[in-house]
Amino acid sequence: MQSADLGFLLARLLRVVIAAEEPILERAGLQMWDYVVLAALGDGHAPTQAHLATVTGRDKTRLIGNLDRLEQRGLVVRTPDPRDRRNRVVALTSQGKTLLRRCRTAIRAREAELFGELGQADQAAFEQTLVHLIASGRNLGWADRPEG
Amino acid sequence: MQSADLGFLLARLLRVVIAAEEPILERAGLQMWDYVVLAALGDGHAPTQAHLATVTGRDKTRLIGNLDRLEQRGLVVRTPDPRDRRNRVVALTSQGKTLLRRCRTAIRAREAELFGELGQADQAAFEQTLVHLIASGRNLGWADRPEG
DNA sequence: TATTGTTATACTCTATAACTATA
DNA sequence: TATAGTTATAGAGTATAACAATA
Repeated sequence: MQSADLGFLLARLLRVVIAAEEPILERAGLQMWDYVVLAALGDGHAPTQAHLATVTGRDKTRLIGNLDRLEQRGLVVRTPDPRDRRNRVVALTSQGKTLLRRCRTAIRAREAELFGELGQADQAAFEQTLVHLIASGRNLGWADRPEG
Repeated sequence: MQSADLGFLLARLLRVVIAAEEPILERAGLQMWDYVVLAALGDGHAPTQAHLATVTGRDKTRLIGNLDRLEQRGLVVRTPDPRDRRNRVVALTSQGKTLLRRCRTAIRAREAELFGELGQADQAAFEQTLVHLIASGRNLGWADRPEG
């Protein structure tokens, strides 16, 4: 696959990144999506599970299994919103925050390793382009539907 | 998910690209992996199916279904290698070449749309970085294992 | 005996729709 | 009636191992 199709390159690099990061998550006893959920909660709690599903790009029914597992380990808590008891607010516990920080640090180190000689400036530029393209896709109406 | 984790950004952009290209493939009656296989054969035929599996990043047993479908539509042919009749050489037919060219043109147009104002130079630089990072990952021994 | 391609099997994941509780 | 979260079920996809043909 030495073709320059963007999709091929992205898929292939993603496989590399997953292969690089999976051992870190496995040591932490986390599945890939567990970490995605944890990281999404890193910036602040989620007002509803539906919102969390949208933000992470995960299907709302499949999110439940991740939350069950994370809650059982004491990494997140689900509390009914007093103002609308149908909603459940999801938040990190301090344990969850600690584990997230540990994983994130290790993952960032791996990413830096991958960029290697390119250095931080190039890495920042690359990630900025990624963000730009994601936004561009949204503007063009190419939906970013939930996926497993 | 406004975190800057590389994996998140890649996964999200990949979903955008897939959403953008799926309609093109669907019109051509191709599944995603059918196109991957077709494209991999675009540069030249594959000496063995195992080789084709490695190049595309597809599991060798799951590749078979794609080849069956493509062969039945007359897009590829499998011929036993006379020098080692266990191997089957896979090659595009002229029909296959035509369909590949049509799809690829449409997909490249979509990609250009996505880059938009960034222009060809930035697109080329971005893709070059992708290629670089994939190579870097391989050098670091982060296997690019087959995946569905 | 080892290898290529293929098939068969059980297992996991995914999509859909029903269900519960709140509103 | 409508919505958030949950559960259940059927279908699709995946991993593993056995198999046939060839070396």
